[in-house]
Amino acid sequence: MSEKKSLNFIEEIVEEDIRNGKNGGKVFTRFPPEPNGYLHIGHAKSICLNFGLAQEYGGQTNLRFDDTNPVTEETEYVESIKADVKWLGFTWVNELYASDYFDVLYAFALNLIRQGLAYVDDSSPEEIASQKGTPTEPGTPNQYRSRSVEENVTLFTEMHDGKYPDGAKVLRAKVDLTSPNMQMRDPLMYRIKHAAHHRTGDKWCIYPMYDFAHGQSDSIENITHSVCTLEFIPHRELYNWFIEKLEIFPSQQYEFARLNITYTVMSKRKMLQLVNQNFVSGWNDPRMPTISGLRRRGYTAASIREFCDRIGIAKRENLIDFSLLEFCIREELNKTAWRRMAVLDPVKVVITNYPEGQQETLHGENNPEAEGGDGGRDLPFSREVYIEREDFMEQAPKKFFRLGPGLMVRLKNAYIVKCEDFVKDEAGKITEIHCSYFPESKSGQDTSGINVKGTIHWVSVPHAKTAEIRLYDRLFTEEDMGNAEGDFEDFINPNSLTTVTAFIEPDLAQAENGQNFQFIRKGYFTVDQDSSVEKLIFNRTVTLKDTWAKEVQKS
RNA sequence: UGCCCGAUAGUAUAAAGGUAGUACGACGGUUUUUGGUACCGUUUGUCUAGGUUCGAAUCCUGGUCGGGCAACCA
Repeated sequence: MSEKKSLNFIEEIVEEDIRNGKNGGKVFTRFPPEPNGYLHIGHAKSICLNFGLAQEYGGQTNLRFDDTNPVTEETEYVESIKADVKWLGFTWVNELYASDYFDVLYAFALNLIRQGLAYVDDSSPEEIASQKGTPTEPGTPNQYRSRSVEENVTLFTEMHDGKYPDGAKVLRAKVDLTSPNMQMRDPLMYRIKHAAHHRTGDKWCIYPMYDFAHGQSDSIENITHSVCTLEFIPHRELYNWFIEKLEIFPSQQYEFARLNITYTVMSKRKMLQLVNQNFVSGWNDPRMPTISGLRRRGYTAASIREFCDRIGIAKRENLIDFSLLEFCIREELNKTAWRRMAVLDPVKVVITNYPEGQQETLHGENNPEAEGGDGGRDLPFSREVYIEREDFMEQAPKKFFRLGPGLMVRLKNAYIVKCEDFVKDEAGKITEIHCSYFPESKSGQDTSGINVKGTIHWVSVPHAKTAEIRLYDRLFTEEDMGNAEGDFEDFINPNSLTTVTAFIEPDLAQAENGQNFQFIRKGYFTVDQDSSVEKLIFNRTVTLKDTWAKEVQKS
């Protein structure tokens, strides 16, 4: 019984090519980030696609930095990108840079000049723009378009030699100023920038444009399937034109729709703005949709890969529910994360019939989803415990299965308690709850015969440790940030980060950086990179599904 | 008013001329020492008008709607 997995349209193309023996059946892909920012979850989609294709069809994938613009690119970004790709679980065959090919590209440019297919233009950016026409009107040639091959060679060589200041001249391809495709109206190939490059230093003062670097780099690397996003569709004609005129390996470009997710932005430009204007603490702020931000938030590589697998690959524009990402991380962490107890908004419970000064050690399993509970830990219990303030109601509605006057609940892994009394301050705030407990209801050896509907979490007062807990919510208030009118900063959620000090069970003092936990009934949390023995810090990755909260909202 | 790309439940994504399916969400239920998990069930869809065909989400034509293209960015 072979249930055939349905293929996305790119896999179909690849399989078709393999069937036809194209490129000897080889599949070479590349992931080509520009090192001008950190990778985000949209890149993860591309990474999973490109590396996944190669894995699936016995090929290989290069990591190639598209570093043709020295003024925006930095080594810091190179390093973060490599770390993120590795962390996602992918291995590249070659670490390459478009800047590795600057000499070759320069020779390609001279080749085209000698064929009469490129010329040096002295016009200003404004002049070039106006001479390009508009989408509905053809462009018009200028005087420089008819320069001789010799003159072009001389001028371009002089550009290369640093004879001209920034912006004085550009090299353009001589294609077709009347083309209905604006990209074909004599696109720029090289511009002058007297700027130091993160890898080539001061060697160059002219740098190739994307269009004269990307396809050629693909070709040099024998990339068979060059996969990019939709906005490059109009560039494909030019991509093919350069390859044809240079008579080099015919890489082919295919385009898919980029990822968008509700309540967040997916552009490096906007993310950089969030960082620079201190709306977040950095590229790896746990609210950021960056790989490093998600990692710090507690998302695992596997959950991100699962997400990328579920969203699919197609050409139509899309806006994915954030809840799908949340589903993916909950699904994994439910199976793997150890359970612990933490009280985020505490109120004290005194168990009046529990002998003063007495304490005992109870046991809780690490994960009820795992066979044998995946081990367990000791839980100290005493006469006074903290419980969640919201787990007590003075006037409890019918279906409130927690604590209230006369109501009974089980303390998780401990005893059943019954609320006998409570204390309020002048402001009407509950300061203390008095309960009695049933000694024969001890967890695991309950002979009390009492049935309770609710179980709540708790932490023993004398044994409790404290921790800072960072509660994250969506960064933006608007669902579709891609189509939100106006300044995106106006949609920033002022409550995207709330910090509380919580009481946590003592075992959590041993938690290690990056370790994931489920705080029972509260959600999944991970140890933040800033956490220390002196000051424990946890980030909330995601809440648990909360059907009670919905119930409350309805009424 | 040029050229290009797209349109299937709320959101994504399948169905390669032959029963419109899956996931997430939503809603309801069972189980439960997490109001979690698991399990069961319900709901909602082919942009439109023609054409080809025994038969169209699929092929053809027109329209509508959405997106992209005129950076010395990628």
